[in-house]
Amino acid sequence: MINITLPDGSVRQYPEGTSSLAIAKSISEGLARNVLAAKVNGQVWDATREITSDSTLQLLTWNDTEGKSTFWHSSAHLMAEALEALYPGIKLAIGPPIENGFYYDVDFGDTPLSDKEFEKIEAKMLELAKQDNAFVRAEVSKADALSRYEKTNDQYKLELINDLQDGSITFYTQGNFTDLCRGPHIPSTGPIKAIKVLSLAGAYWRGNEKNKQLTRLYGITFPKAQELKDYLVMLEEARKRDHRKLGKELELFTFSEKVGAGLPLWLPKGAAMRERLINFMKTAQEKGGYQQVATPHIGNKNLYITSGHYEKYGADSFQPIKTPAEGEEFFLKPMNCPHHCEIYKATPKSYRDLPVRYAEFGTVYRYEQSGELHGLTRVRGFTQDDAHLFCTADQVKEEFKKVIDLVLHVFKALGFDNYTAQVSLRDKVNRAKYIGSEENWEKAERSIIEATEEKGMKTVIEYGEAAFYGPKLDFMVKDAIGRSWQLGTIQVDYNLPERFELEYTGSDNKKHRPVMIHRAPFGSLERFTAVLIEHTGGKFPLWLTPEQAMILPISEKYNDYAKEVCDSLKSYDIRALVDERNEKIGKKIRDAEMAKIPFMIIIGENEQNDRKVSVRKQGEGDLGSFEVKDFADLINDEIKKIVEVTT
RNA sequence: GCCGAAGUAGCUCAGCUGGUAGAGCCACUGAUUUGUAAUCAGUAGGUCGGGGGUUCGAGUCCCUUCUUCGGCUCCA
Repeated sequence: MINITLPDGSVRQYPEGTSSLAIAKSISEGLARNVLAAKVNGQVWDATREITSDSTLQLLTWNDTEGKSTFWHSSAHLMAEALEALYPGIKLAIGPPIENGFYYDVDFGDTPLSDKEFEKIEAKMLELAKQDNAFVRAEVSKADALSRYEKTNDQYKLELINDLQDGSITFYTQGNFTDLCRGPHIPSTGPIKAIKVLSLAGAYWRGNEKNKQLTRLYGITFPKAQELKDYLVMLEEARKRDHRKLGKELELFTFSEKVGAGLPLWLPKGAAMRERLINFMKTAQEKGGYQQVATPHIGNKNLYITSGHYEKYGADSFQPIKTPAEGEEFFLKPMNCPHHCEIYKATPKSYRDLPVRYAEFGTVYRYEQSGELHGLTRVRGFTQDDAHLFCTADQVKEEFKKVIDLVLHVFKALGFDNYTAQVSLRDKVNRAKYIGSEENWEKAERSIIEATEEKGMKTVIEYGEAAFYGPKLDFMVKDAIGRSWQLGTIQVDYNLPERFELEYTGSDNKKHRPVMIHRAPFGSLERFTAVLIEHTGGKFPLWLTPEQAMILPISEKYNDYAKEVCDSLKSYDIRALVDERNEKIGKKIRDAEMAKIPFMIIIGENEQNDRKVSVRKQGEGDLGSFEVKDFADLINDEIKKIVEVTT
């Protein structure tokens, strides 16, 4: 008998060789039906694999991330089976699960696959899934594995096997299809009930552009048809929210071929919003003890030689500008930190001055490969809400807590309420590549973890994800339709203080090196705006949105009163416009609704006579009649609510 | 940067096998003076991304270049 410890701590006894699936069955039939895989002693296994010694066991279902990825991995095999059946002679490469679904890289030889054939593939997959074939694991010797694929001349599989160690090679078979695979897989194909082949793309074998380009076929599957439907609705919703589309429709920003790729142009409405974001952040930073600084857009090459960036990125940056007479070289600044280090050095610092916090909305330029540019999220010129904190090692924790507060302040004001902290620490084993003393790293890593704990944040720790110059904290934010975005980085840096020989005088009257912390709650105004557009679908928070109210006169007869109302609203700090066009009220409402303006004010004979306004809320409808002042209060109270909650 | 696809009016798009561009929306003008998601009529707007070539003739075929999109790789 073996002892099986379940997640709740209870221990059950089973005969040696019992499978996780059998254990699930002994708990409940319903559970067994839903089991996709099992975590045995921390490792994800086939639910059908026999357990031969005392173990901890966690049964994985569709609700577990690992359950999902096992399901999708098995779906990739199902797709490969369908593809082999439909297109004999194709060569399979690899087919892993991804965040949403899975893909398989396939060499289709000389006959390219067209997306018109997706339906055929889906139908075949569905047909094979219904056979409910079991996934059967088999351990195979290296020689046998090679000979199997030599027969069919499967160059990709052969290459994979050659890199594997004998004794660790496994195959999985379902129905008539066998694939080289580490596993694990779900018990059988039956639970794969809803299937969608999503897209087609080229991808190099092993990601190397010198290798042959394969066809990468993306797909997604679900245990229930409704879940696939919901997912497709979400994709459609994502398309509607695409910030490139909305940015154009709402006249927030644009790009110009003449100005250059990846160089965003902010249109008046977008620029006004950007300005509001800046002022919001400046106000918060002022309260947080930051000092505003300002630095030029270029820096001498020597600055970047000192910082080390020249060596690392010089060749892949915009190339330097030269002075005509002296031949001095200047780089467009790709980051603000070196400039800020020089500001720190401009005046002597004592421990009494620390922490010092320099903030700047610094516009930086980075050469991105042409293929990397994407809307406002990946550009060549952007403005960071940057700041650098210089403090003692003992102050790191307190500073992190303050920055966390600032970031959460931003999230609340902009309606991001689903987030987690991701702490990136050193690799547990290989520590040679990190700069800075063991003692400082230890202290900083502990400080970050404690800071997130004390702020009560949901935290994920990633080992080996730290930069060579320090640990960091990122915020992972879920938007309104469930997609994750990384926002707001806080990064400790031991490298630049060293390179710039930054110092402060301690209470011992000796020189010490400060710790530097980089932080940008928005990241960049460009990227943040993009995320905000996709999160809100263009319906921005009231305090931020370009126009808060559109005044709609029923006919031109009431334009004068409408303008009077508009002026009156302006005196209450409300952003309003009058739609003076000679159009019917239905048309004006429709246009204002589509422009996502939060409030519409209808002005006709009744309103003019009563000196009132009729208010309609975007997406909701008529709110009834208001005094102008009451309407202004309605808006300003809602804005104040946000401000009060967050300060 | 690499692979693939696309680029036609401010926007969304049509234009078959080569015979010198078309719709809707937007804008403008006029009529209408309107009560909670599209009033009617008219007008304007394009060297078909740029450059080169083939041809009697190119939006359409070829070459080249730029930009965008989907991926790959990359992201201080």
